[in-house]
Amino acid sequence: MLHVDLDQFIAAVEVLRRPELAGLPVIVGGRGDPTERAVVSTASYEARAFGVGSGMPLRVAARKVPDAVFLPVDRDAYLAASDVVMATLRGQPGAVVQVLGWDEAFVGVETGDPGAYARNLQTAVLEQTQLHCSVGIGDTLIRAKNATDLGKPAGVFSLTAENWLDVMGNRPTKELWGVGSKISGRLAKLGIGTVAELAATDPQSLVPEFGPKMGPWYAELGRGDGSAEVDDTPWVARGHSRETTFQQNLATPAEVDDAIRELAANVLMDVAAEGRPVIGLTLKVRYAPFTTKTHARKIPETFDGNEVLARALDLAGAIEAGRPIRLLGLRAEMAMPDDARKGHTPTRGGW
DNA sequence: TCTGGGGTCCTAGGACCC
DNA sequence: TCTGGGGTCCTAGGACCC
Repeated sequence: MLHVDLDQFIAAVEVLRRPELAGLPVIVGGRGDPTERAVVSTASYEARAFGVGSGMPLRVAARKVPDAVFLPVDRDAYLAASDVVMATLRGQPGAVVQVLGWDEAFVGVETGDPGAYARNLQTAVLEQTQLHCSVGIGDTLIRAKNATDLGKPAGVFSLTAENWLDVMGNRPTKELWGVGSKISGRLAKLGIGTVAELAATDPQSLVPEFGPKMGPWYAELGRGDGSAEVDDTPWVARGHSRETTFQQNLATPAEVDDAIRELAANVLMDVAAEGRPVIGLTLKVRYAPFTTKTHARKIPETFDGNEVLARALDLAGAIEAGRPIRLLGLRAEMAMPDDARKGHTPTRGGW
């Protein structure tokens, strides 16, 4: 199968409607004001050359590239571009498309020449959207996903059982999808630093450290093994959440109360659009300077809007008194329909 | 340097039940 | 004084991804 990833997607969409920005360092994040508390969503390749990357505070990015063009996040514009991209992928002959995000998808297809298919697909996306993408070819989802990075920008790369260890074996485990800095650090303590070392590890030996599911799963990641099935069952959201980072920390209970009312109203709008009952609420609090706590409460029955608000305000009772708050988040978990896809997620392992 | 906002899933521990 | 074994549910927190 194939994995498709748009190159510098958000920055590319912005440059498309502002052609004069082509070739300039463009940084998209927050409200586009580099003096505010916010982070980089995407930086153009020109900005990345200065060391700017996703997740970096805008203030830091501005220090690295004082001349950069800073733009606000415009979700609707990216969603519209994404819709055209995905429709183009679905229009390819024999394609089964599993969407992973705005700018990513697996494409399952039976073809004798995946390389040619990949290039045709790139041409079609470019014609329809004026956007460039990279394509990974693989005999498992994991291998296809990893291959895409090796094809960037605008290229095609193939990873199969044949060349997996040759190409990936000497790389650090952190390059694997689903292994971040924490997990790679814990693996390193077990003497596992590279993909090849992880691939050679007995899956059961990782159970004491990582648990019955994640332990064997990491070993499988190291080998590049796993499912090869692209699943285009429509995704059903488990829940919806809203969070707000305050430019000035919240200090009083009244300020907290107001913030929760606003979050609850926004979450309820998202939930109402789905028409499924709320079965759980979680309040997330980030205190200043930087500790996160979640105060969760399962709701055993179905609630309407007013009751959800009342429960959310109840949760505020768990907030530690006297500590300034820099972020509040409210998440509503929804009942799932019986026919919803299980065991698949757009952003986590599980196959 | 100082850390968004939207998601998902896993694990540990305690409560509770038989 | 010494206190099973198995199961489920809930809360809290952690980790990761785009």
